[in-house]
Amino acid sequence: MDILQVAKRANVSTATVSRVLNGFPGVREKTVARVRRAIAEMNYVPNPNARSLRVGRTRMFGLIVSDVNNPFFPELIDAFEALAAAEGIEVIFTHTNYDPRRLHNCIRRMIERSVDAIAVMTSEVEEDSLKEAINAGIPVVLMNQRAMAGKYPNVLVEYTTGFREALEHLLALGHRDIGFIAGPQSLNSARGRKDAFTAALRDHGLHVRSEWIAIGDMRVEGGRKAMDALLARNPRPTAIVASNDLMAVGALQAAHASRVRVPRDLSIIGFDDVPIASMVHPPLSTIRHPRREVAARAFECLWKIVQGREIAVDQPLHPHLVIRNSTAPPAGAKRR
Amino acid sequence: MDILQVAKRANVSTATVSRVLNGFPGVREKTVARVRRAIAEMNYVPNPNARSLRVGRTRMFGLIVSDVNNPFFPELIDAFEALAAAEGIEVIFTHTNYDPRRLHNCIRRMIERSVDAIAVMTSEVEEDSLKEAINAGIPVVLMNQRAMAGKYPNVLVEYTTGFREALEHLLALGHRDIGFIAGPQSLNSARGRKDAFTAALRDHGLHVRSEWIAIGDMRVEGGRKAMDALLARNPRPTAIVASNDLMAVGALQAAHASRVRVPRDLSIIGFDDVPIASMVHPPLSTIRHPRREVAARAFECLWKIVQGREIAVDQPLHPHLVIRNSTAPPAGAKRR
DNA sequence: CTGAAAGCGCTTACAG
DNA sequence: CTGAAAGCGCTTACAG
Repeated sequence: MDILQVAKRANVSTATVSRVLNGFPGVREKTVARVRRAIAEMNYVPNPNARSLRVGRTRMFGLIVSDVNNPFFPELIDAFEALAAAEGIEVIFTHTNYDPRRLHNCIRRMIERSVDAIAVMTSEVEEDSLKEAINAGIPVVLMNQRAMAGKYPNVLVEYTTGFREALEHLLALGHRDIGFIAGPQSLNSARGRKDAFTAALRDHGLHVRSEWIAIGDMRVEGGRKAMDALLARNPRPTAIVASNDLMAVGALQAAHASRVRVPRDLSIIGFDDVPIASMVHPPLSTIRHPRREVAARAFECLWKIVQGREIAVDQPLHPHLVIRNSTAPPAGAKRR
Repeated sequence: MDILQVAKRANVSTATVSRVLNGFPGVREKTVARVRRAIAEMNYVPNPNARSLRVGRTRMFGLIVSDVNNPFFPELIDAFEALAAAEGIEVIFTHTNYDPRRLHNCIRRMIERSVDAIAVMTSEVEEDSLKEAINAGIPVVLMNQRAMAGKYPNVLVEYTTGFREALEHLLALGHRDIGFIAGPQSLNSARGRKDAFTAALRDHGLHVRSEWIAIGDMRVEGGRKAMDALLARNPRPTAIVASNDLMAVGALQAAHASRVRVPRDLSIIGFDDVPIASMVHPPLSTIRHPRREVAARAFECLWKIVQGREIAVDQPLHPHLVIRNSTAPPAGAKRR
């Protein structure tokens, strides 16, 4: 009964100490001062378990991502965590390692810890796992799961905007022959990116040549192989857009290995703008995924729900092109 | 009183349910089965707050790192978290962003959450903050804080081994003129790396030329500038060792920019082996920091302390050279 | 403005 | 092998 000790020392009841602790109004200023002094003198820290047990809330949020080792996520985690800390919320986080079965397990762990809310920021989401959270009364927010946009709060990212900007940049440079490195089409997010790219292409009246689309595993290795395949085509595209930066880096390596100079012989554009994008040579032009904003939206959404406030339907976020040095006019072409 | 519901349904007391839940021996098998069924039927999940309040332990560990965005850390976090999960421990983690004052704040938060133990895996540690944890009765483990090696459990990493291997590799290639890109000497860890390098150099009877040592900020930008400074020297070193990979990447960029070919004109070796090290062109030879092992040692140490078991004084861990493509014999030299 | 007291959901000696 | 009951440290109607 540690609050009791404080109460004794300050000559008040535990109720009053509690009121001071929680900043409730209507405590005499002198009393507040006395209690504060006692707290300070005793170096008292309230027991969060006792509080949570009473109040039924833990002030902990869960954050589930696909993979900590993927450079896409640290910034998102960082942003989410900072926002949470500012509200006195602790976040426990886990990752699925891209395995849907592990999502189940992650959510289970969150429920067992009785977090107040969960942000599921994975690229793939299996609905059954979410239901478990909902059944346990824990609100959930997702990242860009269009299939479940109506049923669960969802932070949407409009990939098309980014691809359109990339395309317009390439067109302005004079490119017409544009290839694409897609991710595994079994993955929602990879499919979404490919669809957005082909949509943007079609909007500009360009033909989608299936032999200029290669598929990689979303990692550097896959980008390398996909690029090798693309370089073997005849005719070849003069520019390549990859569905993520890791594959763009792989593409760059494959180009190097084949003595194809980037951007002189071939332009490359990535997606995400992870830190490595600017560290390779040449620094990659890429489409910046607004992941800090995604984290912010996700947190705010949960925070509102937890507080019982209305949640507005947000406008989607837009990725934007960042131009660096991996793009140039096609060899021997003039700018239009 | 949720355990009560289970108890009623199973026709036992809450004590028995609790025993089953915690796998205590000495419950009749039939009773166990009955209780388990009731638990399953009711989809019952114990309240961790109530348990923690009673038992005085939360089964949560704190993990404090310098910076999530630094590619050095995700692997460490991942490894620590996996080990913890295997023991049913949840980890809450925060980062100091290299600011010692934030360490104080991080530890404070951990205390408020009453974690059972804290791993402080930052490059810099300020002892006052640690004392607060100790006073709160929370065990702590550090990463490579030689200054406090006697006072706090500490996972040591013997940098010298790594530098010695790097040096021997360069010597074998025929290099004699070896430069170094150090980090800010106000930082413990940077100082440690520089000392280890010069020690290794001296062990091989090589002279440490101060004009071949440049200082960077441990980030890409700093590596670039340091390399520019080194390239301006006359004579120039034929090989450069950097105190971390980010600076090695910067050095690589500066070399590119100055049309110095790596490894033909200049060899570069990094430190840490973060993912980007193998993604740049040419892939960096680097000294691999055993951070998964560090995480494992740290977790095991805390786990033992928490269980009241003896902690042995561990042998230090050793980083080892990973040879890739950024090293070659010096221009015009023969292998010895 | 303040206090007495119930109760959140568990675990754990203690008793049988 | 099992149960009755105390108590972990808070918060919060309720009463004054």
